[in-house]
Amino acid sequence: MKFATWNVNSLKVRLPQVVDWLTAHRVDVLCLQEIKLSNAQFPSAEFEALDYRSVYAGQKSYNGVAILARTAISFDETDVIRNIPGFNDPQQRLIAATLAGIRVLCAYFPNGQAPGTDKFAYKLEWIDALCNWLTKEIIRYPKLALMGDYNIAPAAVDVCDPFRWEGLNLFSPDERAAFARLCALGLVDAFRCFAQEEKSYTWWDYRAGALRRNAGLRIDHILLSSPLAAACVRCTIDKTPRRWPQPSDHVPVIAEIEMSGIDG
DNA sequence: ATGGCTTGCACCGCAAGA
Repeated sequence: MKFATWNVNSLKVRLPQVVDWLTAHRVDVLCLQEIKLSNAQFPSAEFEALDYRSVYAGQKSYNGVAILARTAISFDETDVIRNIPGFNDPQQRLIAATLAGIRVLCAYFPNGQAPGTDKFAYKLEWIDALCNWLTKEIIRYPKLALMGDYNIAPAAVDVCDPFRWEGLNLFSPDERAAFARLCALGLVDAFRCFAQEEKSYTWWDYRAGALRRNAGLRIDHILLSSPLAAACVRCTIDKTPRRWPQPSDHVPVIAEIEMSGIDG
């Protein structure tokens, strides 16, 4: 089964691209972030026409997350969770659902703006709350995937110019430590389970020809619990949608899991 | 070079993203 994540930076603008991409790739599960629309505006019918069901936590203008899954996949609508339980937050940044027996968490981590700002403090608090909740969630659901836009580059190898970026938002010690705390729960960065091209990134700034210069960062991730990591056979970044007209600044990350290889 | 682009909203420029 193929699990993918993509920050689309407005599902209204990017819907044709998401439809084209799904039609071409037919992934089993697709997590979307920054859908930037209310629940009433969610284009469920367009995805149903492609045989995908949707669960979503929408918000007018900002944030918003969704999970699309092929209708053939088993799904229990009673255990869908929106937002981090116990963390009071009007911003819609997390949705969780169980698909084919796998707990899929679709997350849009706060941007953080800059270390020292209120937004940065909120980013760290949000991750802290996520960590605390995940401690229990991973026991309840040992087969768990945390996928989304983390707004964190975990290591120097994930940054186009680590000397310039060191200490800045997205690549600061506090954020790297927060990422490490998530990994310490027993989650594995699927992308780094395999040999990858150097300078592999998932986001390029719209400005200053960042894509042309490959001046990007790897900030979108798929973290897998041990049983899933052991059954993961591939993890790739699909850079092609970044070259399409009117692209999102992020591109999809895809992990392929051999379901017959999962134990536990 | 602290800009540069893109989005949404609400106006006729602004905030926010990363």
